[in-house]
Amino acid sequence: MSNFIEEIIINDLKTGKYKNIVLRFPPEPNGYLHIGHAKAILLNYSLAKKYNGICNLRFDDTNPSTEDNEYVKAIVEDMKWLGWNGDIFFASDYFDIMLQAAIRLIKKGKAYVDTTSYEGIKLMRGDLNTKGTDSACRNFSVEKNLSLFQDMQLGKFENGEAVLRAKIDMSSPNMNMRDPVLYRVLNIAHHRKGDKYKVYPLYDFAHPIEDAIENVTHSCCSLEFENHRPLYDWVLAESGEWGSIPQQYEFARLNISGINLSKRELKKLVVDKLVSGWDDPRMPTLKGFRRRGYTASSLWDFCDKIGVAKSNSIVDIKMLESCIRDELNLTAKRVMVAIDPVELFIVNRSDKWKETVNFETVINSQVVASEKIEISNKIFIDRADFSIDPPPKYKRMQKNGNIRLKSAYIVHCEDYKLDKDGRVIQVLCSIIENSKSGEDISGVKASGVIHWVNSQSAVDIIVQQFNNLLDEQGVFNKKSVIRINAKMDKYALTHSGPFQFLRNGFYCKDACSSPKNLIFNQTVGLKDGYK
RNA sequence: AGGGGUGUCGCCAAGCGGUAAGGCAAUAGACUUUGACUCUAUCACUCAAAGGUUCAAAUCCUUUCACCCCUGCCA
Repeated sequence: MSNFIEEIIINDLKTGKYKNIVLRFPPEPNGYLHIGHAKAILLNYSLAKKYNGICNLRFDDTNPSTEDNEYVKAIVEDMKWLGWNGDIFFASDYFDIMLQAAIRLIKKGKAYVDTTSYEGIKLMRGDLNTKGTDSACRNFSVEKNLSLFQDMQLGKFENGEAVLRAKIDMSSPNMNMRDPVLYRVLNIAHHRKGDKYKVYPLYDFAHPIEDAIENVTHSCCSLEFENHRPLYDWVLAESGEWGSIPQQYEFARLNISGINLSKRELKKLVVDKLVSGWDDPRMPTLKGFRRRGYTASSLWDFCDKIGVAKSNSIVDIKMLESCIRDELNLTAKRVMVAIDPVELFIVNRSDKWKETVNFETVINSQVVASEKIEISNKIFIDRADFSIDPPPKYKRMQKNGNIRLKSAYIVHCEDYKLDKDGRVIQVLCSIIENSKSGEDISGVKASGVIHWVNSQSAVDIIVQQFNNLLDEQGVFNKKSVIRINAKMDKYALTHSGPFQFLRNGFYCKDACSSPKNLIFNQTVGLKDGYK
């Protein structure tokens, strides 16, 4: 699978434009990484690995008002979890170099200090159909600009009172070229630099310099920065002698149907405590996916399959689900769990009866595991596996039907009992003699197979199933998590997971699960061929 | 006529002038003591539309249409 960026790299290597490639993933530490970031990380990292290059993690920490060390820590953790390995850099460590570059620009007459108000600058920028007008400050002398910029750095201006602007073209059809702001005054402590700096560079000025300092060769970002590329190039061309000139390339960011990846929305959910945190299993953050049972390798697989291109697109969530299913199908420990359990009582066996059966896991006709479990006259089954009024083609239990209990006997359903609300509380069955799994000479044909849990060794657990966190309008979905009581055979507790709860889905133990309060998260359901 | 992008199967996505890869989904069937897995088959005479160039066009040219991005001292 190749993409247009890889083609560029192959070509640059072939023509000798670069001997070694240097890529980077440059998050701003103002939130947690989500699956959209995984696409960018995996793009950069896998290309670096494939072509013998390197991929840095660089924190683009140029705006202290939104950033925090908590995020730095979390991002590093997530990068490691994904399997990334490389050097970590901070844009804030380059602030002095950037300041020197800004001064070079001023000396060349390519930048000036503007003391016009925020509103004034906004007005003079014009709009899409109107050219901008020059600021009165545009023709300040180099000396005056130098002095003013010095004053900005010394803290002689309040926030918003002065900015350093590039002198480019106020009539450019590209709004980004209408004398963009390079530096603003921000009297805010930086999470790494404290109050050392009073001015902070803006993305458009900082980013190309960061890339150049790290000798980045291919600077990949998302589509909305296409209009910034001319400015990226301008900064590098005008601000000094950079050893290498990186090139910016843009690709479409990830969208997945049913998943909202807006950092703002996600943060709001956390702040409003509608979710348990950034790692809530419903969150599309990497920590959320991990807690939900997704593996890093399944995310790699997913990113590989969706490709990288320039067209805005929305990937079907089924694609992601298929990736994790494919992996878990091979790794998950099969367990029978009765979800929303109903008691099944065997009428033709005594209370003292118990027998051992061989529970086998078969994948693609291969027995991959075998386990001894016990059955008695009282077991639990899924409520959904019994129906008083079965729909057409129902292959589960109904009155007078014959159903195989997985790995055990075929049973005949004699009757059922309801409580006063009409809810099934007990299903009564009789074992069909000589129908035991593996030694069945009964000649009876079961219409289906269901799983079960022996009452004597059952432990209570809670399973959590998930739906979209937000609806199309971005409103919190109160049914985004459904908690259901279930019964699980305690032998399963000796395994750490991942699990496949037979005929239901893949599950993992939740981070908050404890021996007294066992909680399992549904990573993804099994495909359901029932029509 | 502001500028910059993108339009190939329901959803992603290859394709780079020589006659439409692949994945997901779907459908049909086989297998099955998981309605899972696995297997087999089907699924774009057509590439946003219309013209044109060519022996040959999704690929080149022209025009049109649709959608996305840009008027932060955010990134």
